[in-house]
Amino acid sequence: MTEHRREELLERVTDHVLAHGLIGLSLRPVAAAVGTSDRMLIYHFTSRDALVSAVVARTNERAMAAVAALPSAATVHDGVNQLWAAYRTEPLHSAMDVYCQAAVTGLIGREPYLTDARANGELWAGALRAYLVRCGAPTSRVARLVTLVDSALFGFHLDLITDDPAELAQGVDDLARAAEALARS
Amino acid sequence: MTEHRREELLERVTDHVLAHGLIGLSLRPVAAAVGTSDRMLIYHFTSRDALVSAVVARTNERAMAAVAALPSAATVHDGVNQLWAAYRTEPLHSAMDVYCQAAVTGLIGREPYLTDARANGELWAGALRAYLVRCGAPTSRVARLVTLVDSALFGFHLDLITDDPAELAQGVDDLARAAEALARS
DNA sequence: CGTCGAATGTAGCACATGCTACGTTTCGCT
DNA sequence: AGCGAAACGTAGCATGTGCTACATTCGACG
Repeated sequence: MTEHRREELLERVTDHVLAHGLIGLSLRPVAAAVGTSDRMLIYHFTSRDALVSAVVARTNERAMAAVAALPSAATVHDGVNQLWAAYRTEPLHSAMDVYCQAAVTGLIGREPYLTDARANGELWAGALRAYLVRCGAPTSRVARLVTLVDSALFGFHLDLITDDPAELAQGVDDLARAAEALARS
Repeated sequence: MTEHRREELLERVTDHVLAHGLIGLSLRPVAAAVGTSDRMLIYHFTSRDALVSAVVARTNERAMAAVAALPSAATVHDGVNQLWAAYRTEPLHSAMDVYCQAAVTGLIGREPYLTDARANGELWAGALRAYLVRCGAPTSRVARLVTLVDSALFGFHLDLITDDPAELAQGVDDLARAAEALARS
């Protein structure tokens, strides 16, 4: 049972997806990029859909690890701004891209994206909750804080295509102040 | 120069895309659904990419018209909540889905989605600005309000897959309060 | 040394894709 | 009536897709 070859391939495919996108992923190009064949990807992952599920899950694991590695901020306000800074640098930036792609594809009811997005969303919310608690959010308010901050930063990430980063930073700080106020209410 | 046939097809294709998604759109199925052939779609729109650009633009026009038709709320707080209610009902709900798909696909650098998302994002921001002004937002704050509200509601829409609508409504109201506070600062 | 299974290579199938070549119908306008 | 252009049908090409059948190499273990 040497399935550490599968593990190795998964790492490389995940790297490639983080760099080149999840939407429209097809076996032959990605196989060539990671130094194997479509034949082997099917052999180790049984189907294309199972491959993307595995990649999305692995991406989520990496993202949660990055959040867990973030130092605790003194206030919720600082915590939100620091979180946004993390969103804008690797490895979280690309992970957010992939998560957005999975979420949107799930949004229109396509499997396995829908199920994956739901499952990973739960885990991700847990990671955010732990982080906000570390930043001093009271447990009575942390649920509302998570929905507000998670959703909003999600949207800010998407608006990186259109908007000026400086404007977005201002928007994030406005959000951070609202979160701070909510934490203290 | 009777190109009103193209117009008719565009309306029908847009309806179909709003119902079935933009990602992975392929000519033959959509052609069959709207009662024509792939041959004719290419004939009227010259290429698949030009078709999706036209569909995204048309969707955006419809969405902006829906926002323009919204009654003015008494406060920014009420305006944001009313806007979210509009996001959750047709025609805006499906339009947001399509816009999310275009934005995410543009996020990973794929054309023509990137250019389209940028162009439509500008127009959309203008529509939101007009709406918020109607709801009493001071012109000195309306730019910040637009980035905050647009991005955040964007993210809330995506989180509809995962989260409980009631929780999200709470989150939106938290956002609305923050927007109100920002408008009055 | 021989054996068994994991890992891989080669070929290919059935189907879907965007797009084109070529011919035909339809219809408004003079 | 007749002419030109818009609109459409049929057939097909080249390429890409997920996946499979079959044969082969390689290395650990008895």
